[in-house]
Amino acid sequence: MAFDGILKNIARHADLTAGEQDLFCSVLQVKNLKKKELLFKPGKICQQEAYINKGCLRTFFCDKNGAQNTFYFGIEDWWISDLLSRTFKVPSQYHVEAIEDAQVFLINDEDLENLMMRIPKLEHFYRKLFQYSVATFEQRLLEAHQLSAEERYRKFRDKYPEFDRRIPQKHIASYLGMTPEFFNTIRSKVLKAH
Amino acid sequence: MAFDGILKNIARHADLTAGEQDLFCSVLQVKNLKKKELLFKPGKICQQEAYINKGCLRTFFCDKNGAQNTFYFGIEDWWISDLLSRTFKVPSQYHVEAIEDAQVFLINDEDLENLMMRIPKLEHFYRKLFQYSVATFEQRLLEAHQLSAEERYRKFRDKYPEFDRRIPQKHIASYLGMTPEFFNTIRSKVLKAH
DNA sequence: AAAGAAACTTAAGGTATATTTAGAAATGGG
DNA sequence: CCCATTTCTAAATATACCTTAAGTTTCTTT
Repeated sequence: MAFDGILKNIARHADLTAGEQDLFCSVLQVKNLKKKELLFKPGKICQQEAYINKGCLRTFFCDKNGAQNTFYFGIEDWWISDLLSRTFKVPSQYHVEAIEDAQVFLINDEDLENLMMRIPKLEHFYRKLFQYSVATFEQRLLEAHQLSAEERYRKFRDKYPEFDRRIPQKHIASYLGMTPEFFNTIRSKVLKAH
Repeated sequence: MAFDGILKNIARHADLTAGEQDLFCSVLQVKNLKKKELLFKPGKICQQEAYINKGCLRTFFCDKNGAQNTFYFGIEDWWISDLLSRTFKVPSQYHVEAIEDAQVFLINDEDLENLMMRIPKLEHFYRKLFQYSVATFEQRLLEAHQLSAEERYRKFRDKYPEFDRRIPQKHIASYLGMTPEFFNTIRSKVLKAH
């Protein structure tokens, strides 16, 4: 069935009944994206949470010089949204773009809040999901401060070998907080070391 | 009453009945800390969430060179914990230390999970709390990548004037990801600009 | 109040990373 | 399949930030 993946993802922390599963799936909206197409655009308040069923996406924003700053990737079975905008109800500053052709399932913020009220297990799930996210961001922030550019890349490679394969260098460079040129010299060096 | 502050904090997102409030308060453990005393130590799995009723604390860890790396501050009405350790059940790497004499209210992870099952509104509260945290960390990570040291300090000052007043420079320097010496030159420059 | 410890200040020299430029390789559209 | 565009590689120069070190002020303890 089409929604197998997302239901299995939720089942990690919440044991929904068949009826609850149906209810949940009934609010999902399927969206297909071509490579380079935008899922979310800056300017308005982000109203949706997205589950990636297929493909690869990235979140980035443009700084005052117009340069793109990527800070989030997502592939199959990941969740992606603009929590900053959704949480504080401020206009989004982010672009969410497909790096490969992709399929996502969207849930409106309002539907999600309603569902969580009706199904406490679902609120439990998202509480856990966000708790994990905080822990992960904390880790990333630490690494950004503590590690050299080369060390950051080595960790990234170990942790997300798939990202390293599927995502263009310039985006990885930005994600790791360095220029594409410098990233390239580091990468060549790391590859040679094998 | 002693628990006014924490109950008011929770009331921002969860409207607990008097009975639920009592139940919640019954699992709280009060702990007073002297300046420099540790609330959490590295080595074991963190089992508690803490609400700061009074005083100022910081979270830091020691890197391979033994240098302290501060990445989190908290004052009155803030929550503090080691989510990385608590969430993934891995030994903590963090010290949580009182910067000033402090009083915190502790909740055991197990009690908290039980309470959240019994009182869905409480799970709602922590879901919101963590959702805010993710958004905040996201913002910090962006600023760490995008902004120069001076810009980072200016933002910090604007956002947390109280931290700037109460916390020693070396800790702020570490939080902002720079050396105390460099921070000092920046700070003098920023102060002169007024 | 004195002595010691910790925190802050200032400056010189050094290093990791950024910027710029340029060309080569890969990719994609017609 | 070819041309246009994007991505990658490479090297030279520039700079933000670090390291070290020494002096000064502030805090802490007795």
